[in-house]
Amino acid sequence: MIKVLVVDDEPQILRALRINLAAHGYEVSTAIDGAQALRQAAAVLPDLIVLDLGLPDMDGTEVIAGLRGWTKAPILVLSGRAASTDKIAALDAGADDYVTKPFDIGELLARVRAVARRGGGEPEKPITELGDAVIDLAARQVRRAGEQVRLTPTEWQLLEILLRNPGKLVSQRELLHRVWGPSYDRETNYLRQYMAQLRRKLEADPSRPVHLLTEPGMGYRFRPEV
Amino acid sequence: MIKVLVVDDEPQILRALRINLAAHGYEVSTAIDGAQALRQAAAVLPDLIVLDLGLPDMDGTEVIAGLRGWTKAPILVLSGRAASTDKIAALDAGADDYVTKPFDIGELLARVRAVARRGGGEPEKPITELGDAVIDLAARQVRRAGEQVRLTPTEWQLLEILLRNPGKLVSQRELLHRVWGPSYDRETNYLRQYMAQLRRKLEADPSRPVHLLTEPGMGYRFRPEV
DNA sequence: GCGGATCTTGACGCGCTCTTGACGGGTCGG
DNA sequence: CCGACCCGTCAAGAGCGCGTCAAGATCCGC
Repeated sequence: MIKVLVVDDEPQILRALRINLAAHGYEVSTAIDGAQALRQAAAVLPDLIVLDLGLPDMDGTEVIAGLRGWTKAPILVLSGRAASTDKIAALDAGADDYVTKPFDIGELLARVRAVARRGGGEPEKPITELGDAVIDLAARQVRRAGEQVRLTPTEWQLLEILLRNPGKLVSQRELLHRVWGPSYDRETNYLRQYMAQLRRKLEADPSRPVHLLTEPGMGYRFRPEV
Repeated sequence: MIKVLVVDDEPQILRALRINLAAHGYEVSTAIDGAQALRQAAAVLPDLIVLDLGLPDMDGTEVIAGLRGWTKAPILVLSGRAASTDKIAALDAGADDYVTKPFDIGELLARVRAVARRGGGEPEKPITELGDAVIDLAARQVRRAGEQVRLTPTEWQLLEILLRNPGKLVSQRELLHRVWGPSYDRETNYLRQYMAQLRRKLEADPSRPVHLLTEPGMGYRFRPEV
């Protein structure tokens, strides 16, 4: 199922697009301003983005630049402005197509198919954000404030289990079994050791963790961004 | 140099496009009808095609279909017909963009850049830069400071796997399997041997590698230029 | 058959990771 | 109010993984 993020501040257009895209087999999520669009994109990792340029909070090219910073998903721009300079600016900022309102819904869907056809081949990166740290599990890479953060193999194993169960509590037993082996049951000092290390490397304030939480007597939990 | 094939039966439009594209660094070839377009495309193998739909000898979608039979090069359609049904037909036939005449030349160039950006990455640019070394994977050739650098077959295999996964960590198991075979799991001394050799031949300071990095206990990583 | 290049194999030292133990503070129940 | 429990933190020894050097084995063109 192809995931599409639709960004528009006009409710009726948003609704029309959602219905039409969903009717053609797309999985649709929506946002009504630029800030929400960027958050939503990071959360759902869409395969394609339909973006209205006339948003209340941000300039359209800024939103495009913000998306292009980390994703190559095709961006199809909607806009009421038909001037060539606007189109050129948006396309050179990284948009893949530009459609002026009012638009024909059938044509828009055809253009969506066209850009999806081309961009679809690329698998999307499963990237997790943890505060100001960006974690790429597939590439085994952590960036924080531009700097590269190095994790040891044991730290990766522990972190991966927690990140693959977002919001869910993982018991100490399960963590010990999956990282150290089935014969480890009560070595909770290992967990304390490595959780502290992870928090030191990833949390803004290691002594007051926001994302790597302890559930006393039970286990640990990764809490994603709210 | 990006090769563009322009197809239009109106001489003045053809001329205007040729001049403007050439001025922006494209290598331009032209055709004035559908049959010639297909012959020309097969001859010059363009990276991008600008195609007028109103050709005298063939229907526009037939030309698109004829091209799509063997090439994935982006096709940007020009047309005097603004009806949605025409656009939908062309896009679904395999076109990547659709611009109605009369068009703004600046906008057209921006759309050319947009589709070229996306299509250009796919046909592979087989050349990778690694510090002062230039690596051509297709030609199996490395130049460094003008000098030719020789790599052994095993070195090539190892280097190619890393270069085809830029930024991504490749585990020692995967490297061993793909270079030496599935029965090799723990012969990490092979990897140490050949990685050292590659660094000696490619890195500016082999003892302090910048691009061919070790992730202790996990594997190796090729880091492209920052 | 000979010589050079390439691939395999072994060994050693050093730095980093993992392991292990101990201490103190916080919380909860008795 | 006190003790048990759990967690965070620190410290230090053990062990492993990596880079490096060296030498024997194997393949190839001439």
